[in-house]
Amino acid sequence: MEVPESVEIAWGLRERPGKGPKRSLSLEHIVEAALRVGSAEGLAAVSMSKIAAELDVSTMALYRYVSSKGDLLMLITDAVLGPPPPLPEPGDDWRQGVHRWGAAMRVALQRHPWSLRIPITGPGIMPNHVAWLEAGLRCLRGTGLDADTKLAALLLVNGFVRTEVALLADLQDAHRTSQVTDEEALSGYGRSLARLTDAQRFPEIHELLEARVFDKPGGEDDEFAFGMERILDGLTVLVAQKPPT
Amino acid sequence: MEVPESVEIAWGLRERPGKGPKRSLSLEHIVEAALRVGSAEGLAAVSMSKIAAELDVSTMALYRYVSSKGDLLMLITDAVLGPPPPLPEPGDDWRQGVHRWGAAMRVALQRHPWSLRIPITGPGIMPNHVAWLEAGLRCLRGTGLDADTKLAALLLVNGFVRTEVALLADLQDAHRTSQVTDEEALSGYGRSLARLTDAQRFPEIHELLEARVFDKPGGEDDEFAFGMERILDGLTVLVAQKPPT
DNA sequence: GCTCTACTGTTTATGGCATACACGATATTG
DNA sequence: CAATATCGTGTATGCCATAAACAGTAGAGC
Repeated sequence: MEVPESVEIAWGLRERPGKGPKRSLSLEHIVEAALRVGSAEGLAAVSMSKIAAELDVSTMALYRYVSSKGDLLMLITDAVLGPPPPLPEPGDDWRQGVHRWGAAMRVALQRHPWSLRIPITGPGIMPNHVAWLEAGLRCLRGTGLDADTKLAALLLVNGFVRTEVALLADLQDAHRTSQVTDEEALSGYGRSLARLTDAQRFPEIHELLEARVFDKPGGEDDEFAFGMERILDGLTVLVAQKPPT
Repeated sequence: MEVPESVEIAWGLRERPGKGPKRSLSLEHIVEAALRVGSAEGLAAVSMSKIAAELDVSTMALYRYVSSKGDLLMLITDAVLGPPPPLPEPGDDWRQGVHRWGAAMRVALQRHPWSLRIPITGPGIMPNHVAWLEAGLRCLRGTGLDADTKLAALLLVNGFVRTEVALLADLQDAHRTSQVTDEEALSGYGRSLARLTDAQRFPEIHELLEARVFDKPGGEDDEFAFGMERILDGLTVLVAQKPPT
């Protein structure tokens, strides 16, 4: 029924009765410090103590601004996303708009891929999340889709983008932990697969290996474009059935 | 380059030189206990101590079977997935096959939705994961797609299924934590949105709210079917361009 | 001006966690 | 039978989130 404290703060619904001493920090500073820690050492290192140390402040000081670590993580996810760009752009039809929407979201998330490991705790209620939803819905204007369908379509694209960037985060982590390039990690995966599977029981996978699928570097952009086009094609089929408004 | 210990164990590549005392546990027992703990109290409660307590054994005993908690989590994800059904079924074309593949995966994951909060640490290398990949590739036989494209298509479907079930896990968690039904949680989200957004700055979202999108219960199956059909439609466009083999 | 009071950041304490290490018990191998 | 590798356990370390008690600060009301 009620909304978490950090949500109210983020929407600016909290009044500060400026009674006591001046505050030495701000939510923005705290979130920025958390982003620095996360970028440098990954989500596992994002602890209240590390963040406080980054700000030269005692651990418990943070709790004057945030009611729990979970609250802070919600603020982080919202900060990572940032505000959406103005969408759709003037000449865009719905497909171009949604494509731009997904691509922009991907760019935003890729600034802090580690943040995608933060477990989701419910539908997005933070300001930037809601703003992105609004922008996405705007792109779907005039498709003739009803409200439920629009929402489902955006959830589909959103889920795809997040999944795609999260995969990238894994490679980055492997890179950090084991001093290995993305390329090596990928071909290492191919070699492991080859070692563990025999051609009799896994003929299809063997074909994959023979096609050297895992030896090609940097297919992330291609893979993203592929998935996005498939989803947009699927939506196109649907939109074509509806009369445009 | 090398593969984690739990992976080798799971593939049965570890020999046991039965020298010391008899073992009182087994990997299967440990994973089962972990699944019980997770189902009862969520992923946060899946700690080495809780699992050990469930088995009436000291915490450190588990480390005779598993080299780290991360290893155990990998075993859990593989156990949750389980082996794939035989796919495609006799009369299936590729589209029916892939649909069945995704639906079966959803059923498997829904047995332990909390497990989807386990952070992925790389491409699936565990036996069941590989077996599902093999099954998925089998469904795509005769589509004329090349190896990279088949893999990308399955990743797309896999990501979608996981995202969709993970969303369900959030509702379940809210249900457990706040003694509230899924329905109430959803309509609570609608009310929060209504309170935080004004119709001027968020006209599209306001339309959503007026359509009572968040007051309808149990749309999970519909939403899953929707997303799956969109993806399959998108793949159909692609397959239609290729000559069938 | 002065006092009251809400708020500040800090220190200290608690309970949980993963896991390294050393130990005595055990069962197979020579 | 003796040697040894492996078993399960108890203890200890260091990290974590966070509750509680505390002294300093600055605005509100007189």
